[in-house]
Amino acid sequence: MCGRATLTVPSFEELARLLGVPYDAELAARYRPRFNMAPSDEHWIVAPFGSTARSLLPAKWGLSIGPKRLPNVRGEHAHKQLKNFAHARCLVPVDGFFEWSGDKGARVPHWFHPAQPHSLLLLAGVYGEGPEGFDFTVLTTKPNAAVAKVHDRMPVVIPTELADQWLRGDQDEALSLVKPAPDDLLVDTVVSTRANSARNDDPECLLPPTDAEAPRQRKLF
DNA sequence: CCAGACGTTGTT
DNA sequence: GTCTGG
DNA sequence: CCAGACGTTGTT
DNA sequence: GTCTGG
Repeated sequence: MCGRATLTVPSFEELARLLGVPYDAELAARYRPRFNMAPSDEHWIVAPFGSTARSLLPAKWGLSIGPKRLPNVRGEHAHKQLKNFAHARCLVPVDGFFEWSGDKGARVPHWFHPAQPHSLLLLAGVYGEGPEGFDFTVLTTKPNAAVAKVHDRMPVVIPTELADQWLRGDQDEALSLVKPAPDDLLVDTVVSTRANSARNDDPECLLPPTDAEAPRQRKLF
């Protein structure tokens, strides 16, 4: 669940503006819009850092715990099973995520995203810091009605106005935000199987499937 | 006390 | 960061 | 998450 | 079947 995401905002400057964080020209060089971001990729997290209320920091998707990297952790158990929960919460800015339907070998990607283009989703994350910098995991929860049609888990989405509650609230305040998103938050768009391979990371990943590649979706009448 | 662990996903 | 095991 | 790989030998 | 890479 939530093993692929998008952040298509064209520029780092616009991303900083949307997030309400200071624009850092040095970090901007590391930014590129993402149409098919995968675990192990460099991404970005928002977290309280140093004396700054909110910083936008580069971080690798996949929290190192022992020898493993975890793209996701169940939100329901994070407070018990991930002992740094109370001390390393973060937000993961995306503007969509993928889930797959269909049989193995014929997977059909669904892009779940806000109706408004470039409207951000703030995913609930937990981050750590290792020898090679920051890394993070995305917390999951039960799906809302839209996502339930495809899968049985979805990422925890934090409402913009409650971002500080997630980042700076106590554990109970933060835990109360671990729940499915409202049913009307996301649009389910079936897209090209080009998105199946993480080697493809371009706007074509978000186009509708061609008839040739999606015979199962084709309407017969 | 210190050392070491700390987990999810989908699929059958 | 914090809990468990030795 | 899905796709793709999954290996050895000796020689430079 | 399982692990790695993207």
